[in-house]
Amino acid sequence: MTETLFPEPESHVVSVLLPLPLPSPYDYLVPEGLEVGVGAYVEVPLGPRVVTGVVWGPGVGDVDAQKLKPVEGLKPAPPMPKDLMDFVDWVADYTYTQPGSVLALTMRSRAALEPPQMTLYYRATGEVPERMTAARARVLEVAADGMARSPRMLCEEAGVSSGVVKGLIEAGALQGEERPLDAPYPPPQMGQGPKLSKAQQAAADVLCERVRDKAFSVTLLDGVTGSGKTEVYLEAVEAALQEGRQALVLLPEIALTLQLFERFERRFGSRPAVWHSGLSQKERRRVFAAVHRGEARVVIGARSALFLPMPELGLLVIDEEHDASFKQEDGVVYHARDMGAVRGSLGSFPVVLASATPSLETLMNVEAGKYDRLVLKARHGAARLPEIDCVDMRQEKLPADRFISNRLAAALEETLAQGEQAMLFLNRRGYAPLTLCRTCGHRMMSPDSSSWLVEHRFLNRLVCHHSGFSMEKPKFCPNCGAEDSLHACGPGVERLSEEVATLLPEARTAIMSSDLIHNPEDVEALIAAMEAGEIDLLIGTQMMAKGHHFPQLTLVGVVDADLGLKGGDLRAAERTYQMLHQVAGRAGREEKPGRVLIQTYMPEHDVMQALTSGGRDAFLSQEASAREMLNMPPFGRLVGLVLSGPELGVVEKLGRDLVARAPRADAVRLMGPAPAPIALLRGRHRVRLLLKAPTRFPIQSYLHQWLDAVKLPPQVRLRVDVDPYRFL
DNA sequence: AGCACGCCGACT
DNA sequence: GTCGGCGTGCTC
Repeated sequence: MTETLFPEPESHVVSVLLPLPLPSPYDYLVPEGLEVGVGAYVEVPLGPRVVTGVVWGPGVGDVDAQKLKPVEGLKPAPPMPKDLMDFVDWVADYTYTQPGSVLALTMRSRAALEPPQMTLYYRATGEVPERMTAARARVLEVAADGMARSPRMLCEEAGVSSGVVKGLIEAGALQGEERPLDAPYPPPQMGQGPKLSKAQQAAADVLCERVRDKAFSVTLLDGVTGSGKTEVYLEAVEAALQEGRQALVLLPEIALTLQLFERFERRFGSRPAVWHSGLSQKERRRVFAAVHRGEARVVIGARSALFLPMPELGLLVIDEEHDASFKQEDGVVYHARDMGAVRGSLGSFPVVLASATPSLETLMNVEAGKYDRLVLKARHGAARLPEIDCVDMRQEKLPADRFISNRLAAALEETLAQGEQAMLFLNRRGYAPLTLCRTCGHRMMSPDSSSWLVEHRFLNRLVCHHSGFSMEKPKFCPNCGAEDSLHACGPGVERLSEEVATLLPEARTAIMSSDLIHNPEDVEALIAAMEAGEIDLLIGTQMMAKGHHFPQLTLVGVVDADLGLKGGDLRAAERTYQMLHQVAGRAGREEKPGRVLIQTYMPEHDVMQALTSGGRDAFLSQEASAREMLNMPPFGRLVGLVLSGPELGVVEKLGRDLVARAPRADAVRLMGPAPAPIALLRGRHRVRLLLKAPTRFPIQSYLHQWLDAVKLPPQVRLRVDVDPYRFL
């Protein structure tokens, strides 16, 4: 044939991106007869194994044609959506990561690319088996309703062993039919949303309009806690569904609770597809495949859901957009809120950011006219915002082992006496953050990280919160040998619970913190106990701050409001405000008014002032001008670089070498090398560099120029964090 | 990311 | 003398 006489090389070679940290896609030959379009999931040989990748485009031809191996097969799955491919490239470029590593984020279930697994379900054929027994009769009785059941269901419902069912199948009394193993996602039901307030309706109307426009936009839904933001964005979700498109709702991991799923179920008649890192392989396959095939129309997920292949995505909602947990800190370092906006832009659909305490970044984008803003001012129904007051701890002069002021104690007593519930917030797990020898002053430190060991009395151990190291609390000081001299300093939630037991011996208390609550069921049990009034006082960490709605809760006590302000982090004040505001919002969610007492040694601090006077916008504009003066984000850009390795000297030298070879650019300032705030982590010494550049500076090409040729010695790693959020 | 290849300690 | 430790380097 003429084709073999005049081959067109490009048409026979494709470039395939593999979900591995390789520097670029690889070229492969396409065997005759195989149809592989851009986006196709294909199996290709790589060294001694076979890997599934995605056809990224025509062959690049940058490698010897002799070296090319043929594509081995095409996966029976829909192609990767084009906008997701563009997104992978964009994220890889922006975050200075190999595209393959980003691709891996979109391929979190291998099995989902296979045809759906089938299983046999059985119905009664009506045929009566020759040999009839009591057990067989029971099975046929169960099957008499004509519904198809799995063998296991038949066994369980009839109360017989599997042998009985097997016998009936062989006897022809039960007929099998193939069904997909994974339960389907039923189509959502429409029109069951609650009646919205006028303000909610107005906001919802705008969002629905944007959804119908099918164009990119970012809208901030700025509403106080309890103003019903969720109902507003669910209207937009419904609009997307009505337009035949899919919707994705991102939440901080911790906010993915049964409460939300039930709310969703009430409204749409079925559970949404849920995506987060803790799913089992089976759950992952089910969600991934259903989403990819367009069966699941709505996904609620944590940040990693942003990379799901949703072929008809028409709306992205990011709830609690200010939340720091949208920033992925290891592996591919990205911010799901910022990348979410990009995904919307590449896919031409609206993005909704919801928060009661929007981030400065987002508010600046509103001010610049890049984002729109919809405001919900009032709490829904009868609920009013709680009254917030500071307790000046300088005046209280508490003894060293007491952490609850007299004023807060009195308020707790009063609240409980009225049959209402209270909450004590302290963002510190365990019993005490520091263990100190009273004889020699020795501090119990982690052996592999530069951090204190935190005492956990329930575990009876000293624990490093950074590396997970733990040890029994020693009887003798490891430094001076003094007996029973180790003393717990400072409070954790466990210690607070002890103090409450002496202050309010009658109170029924519970602790909510991530080391005592491991799964959604535990959270559920705790919430149920709160709702049933079996708990008077809930003591907890920030895990407690999110989303939960307790009608009888009228008092919130913040034990140490200053905790997050130490350490000079760029966003310390902003984050503390956001967190305390959120905790405060737990109080007085229904008719009964709520109040909040904030214990602080700096009641005059901007954060405390903003909380007590409700002056959020004034506080944020102060924050903004402070950052503007320093050219800090969002008025400038940062890139954090952390070098780590087992030997301090090597890492330090490398830090200096990196600075020395940094390309010169007037606009760029390079700071460091300096020890990272956690200078030793899991046995690795860490040195930090910080790059500061103007907003419009092409930081990615600078990074390529600087770092592409850098060859790191063995054991040393370099982590590049474009737009860092925490400085650890 | 795997997986092989490669160069140094305790075993049949 | 081999089995195997994981350091290093490659995969179109």
